[in-house]
Amino acid sequence: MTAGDDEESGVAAGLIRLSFLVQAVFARTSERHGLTPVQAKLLCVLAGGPRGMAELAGILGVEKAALTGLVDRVERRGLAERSAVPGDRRALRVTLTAAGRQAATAFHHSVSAELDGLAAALPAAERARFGASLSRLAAARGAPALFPAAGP
Amino acid sequence: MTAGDDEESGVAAGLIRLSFLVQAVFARTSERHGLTPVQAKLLCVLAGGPRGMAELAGILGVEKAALTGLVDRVERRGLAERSAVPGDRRALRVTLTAAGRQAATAFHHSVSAELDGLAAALPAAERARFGASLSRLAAARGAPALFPAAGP
DNA sequence: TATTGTTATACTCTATAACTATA
DNA sequence: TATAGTTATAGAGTATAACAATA
Repeated sequence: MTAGDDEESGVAAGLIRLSFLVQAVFARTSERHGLTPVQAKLLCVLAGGPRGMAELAGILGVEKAALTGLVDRVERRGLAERSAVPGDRRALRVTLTAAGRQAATAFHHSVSAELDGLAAALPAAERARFGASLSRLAAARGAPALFPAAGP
Repeated sequence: MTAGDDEESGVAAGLIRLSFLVQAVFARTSERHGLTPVQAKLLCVLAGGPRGMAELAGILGVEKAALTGLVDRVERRGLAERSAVPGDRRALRVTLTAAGRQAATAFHHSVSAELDGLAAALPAAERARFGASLSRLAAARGAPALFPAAGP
């Protein structure tokens, strides 16, 4: 950051610029798949297996009341379903339908391809180091993967 | 990506994880400053100088009709103002008020500090390389800086 | 005709508070 | 009492379409 710079050049500024870029790619890809960004995120989380409402709210970082509406809308579109949890009559479990699984997988492939295309602007060696730093930073804050592997 | 991985580990997955992390920091910081994330972004853009409505819509990536409401709300809160453009009676120019300038600066300092704290999880040498890669990627797509320096 | 900006309308997303049912 | 989830309400953000005024 030498005197005379007329644009920010620190790591913080880079994080913000890249983050908005990635979010724009995510939003555009969601839209191409007929989903809102939050719906896409929800489907990807559910691809890792069924979840309770409160659990989902925690993962997505929204209040449980907001989650009610989110699940209503994906359910109305046939992408997910609420079902009872044996042993606790208060609780519900949200599961992807076959269409929801397909939508989640298709979206995930698309967004990954778009972002790999973005990263292709870096030479291979630099890209590898960059990816390692990304993982290290995300792990340091416990950021969850978007598309967790389904349980065994 | 060896067989047996049960979590994504490519660059695309890292970009998504980090991006959501940064957006969460951005949102939390906005809220602490009494702003929505879009309002914070708008104020930071305006810190670079006055802008027309259509120009702002382009920078923020929203339709001009949506921008009307965004500017209404920051104007109602005394953070920005619409004024006439001499020579074109259709056009308006949006300018930060003194309070808006102060809010933009304070927010920018806070969010930069938060993100520098995030990046502090990397050793200095790796952080420098990482920052360089961030800038290169953002520049490759023409991503604008959040907080552009005011014109000379 | 094209451009600048607003209005009208509808929908998604979100939070807070109050509620029901079950544990 | 505490937990799981919903309903009610309000507001922000967004898009599309139709409009007014000016260029």
